[in-house]
Amino acid sequence: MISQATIDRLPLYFRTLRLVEDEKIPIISSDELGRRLDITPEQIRKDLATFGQFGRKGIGYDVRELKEKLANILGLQNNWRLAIVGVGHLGGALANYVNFASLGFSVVALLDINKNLIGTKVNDIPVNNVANMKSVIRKYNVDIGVITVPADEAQGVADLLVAAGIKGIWNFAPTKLSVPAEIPLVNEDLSIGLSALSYYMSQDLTEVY
Amino acid sequence: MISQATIDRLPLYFRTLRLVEDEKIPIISSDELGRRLDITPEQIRKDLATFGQFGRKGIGYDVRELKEKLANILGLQNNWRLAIVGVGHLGGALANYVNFASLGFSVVALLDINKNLIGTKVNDIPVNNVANMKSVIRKYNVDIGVITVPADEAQGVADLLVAAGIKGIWNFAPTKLSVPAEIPLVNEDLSIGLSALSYYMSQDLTEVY
DNA sequence: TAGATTGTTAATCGATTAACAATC
DNA sequence: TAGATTGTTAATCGATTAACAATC
Repeated sequence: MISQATIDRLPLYFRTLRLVEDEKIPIISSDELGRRLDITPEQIRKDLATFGQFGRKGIGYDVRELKEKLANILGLQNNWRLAIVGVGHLGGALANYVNFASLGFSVVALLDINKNLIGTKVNDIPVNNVANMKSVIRKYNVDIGVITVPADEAQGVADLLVAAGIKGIWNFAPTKLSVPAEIPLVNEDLSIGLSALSYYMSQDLTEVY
Repeated sequence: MISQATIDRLPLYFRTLRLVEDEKIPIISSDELGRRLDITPEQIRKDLATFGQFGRKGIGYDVRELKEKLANILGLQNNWRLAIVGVGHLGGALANYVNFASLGFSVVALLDINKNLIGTKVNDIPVNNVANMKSVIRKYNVDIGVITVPADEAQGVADLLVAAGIKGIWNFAPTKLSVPAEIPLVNEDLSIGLSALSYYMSQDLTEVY
């Protein structure tokens, strides 16, 4: 079983390798990679060793090769297709988010319950009726459902997505979702980070007292 | 030293207690709280014990009281004031995000380098020139700087925020920022979660082969 | 060869889980 | 009293760090 912490560091390695490749640097050591990311070289070697032997002793890692290996481990070559459910401010922002495309994700469909939005387009992507979930997911070949509806509607949307045969769920609603164990679910709860920041800021003040 | 994992669970407890309070339930056990959040009751009791004795043996926790205690531990009573730097799709979405207000955060200023945006308003919040960072931070009494600019501009913005006397940084740019150790920094890297989801989805497929 | 660097094993550290006395 | 539930100590588990042989 590979730890969540390790999985979460792989995208950081991947991103940095891309930048290093742009700099025309062909080989990188765990030391240099660690320096760029504030991660210890031992940690990096350990993480990578989980998936195989990608480096050469005494030399380092081939930048392009390691980058490709990581893309494959992360499944980025799948070119996953996303549908965003809930075209509010956040959903709309995600529909326009360019960073996804560079990782091989594309937003192919939007869904909402608002009659005024259905039929319109956001960033050239059509807004469909949530009531047609199943046919929309099938028609656009959607792999990942992105939930950006209010918390109290999120479980209902998750149920619809699962019933429609979605392969994974990316949830931005601040609520615990119940989905079958075989459907990967990642929660993106913005209030956690902001609250944690508030905590640390308060601690600093406390030290002053 | 209190673990990051513990800090990150406190907002979940807080949020659930709010919902429970709305249900007019006066007392809750670690067991019931855990059931609602998919967290073991032992974990919850351990987390809370870090900060004091909030429950009553044989009874449970007073919902309202524990909620207030958590708000105080998290520093939510500070009513932190946010400035968003980078009024693109994500920055604009955050400027409109209602969930923050209910946690006591308010977005009081926006900053951008785009001449066409400077002087306009988003959700009634004026867009200022990044060049005037220091005076804007002072004028609006900003505590937290939110970075929603492209990755290659993020460090520059962070430097400006620090120089302007910001108390904390919430960074959405996918890059490692260097800031003084005394300035709390929380990274909100959306590509990590999405890449992790991709990884888990790929694993599931692998099992089928 | 000497220096650099990986991959891996062992040691340490920290977080979670289990157990249970205290007590309502 | 019996049952429920906390707070805390001990046990376990897992992740990180240190050390170093292998080797380029």
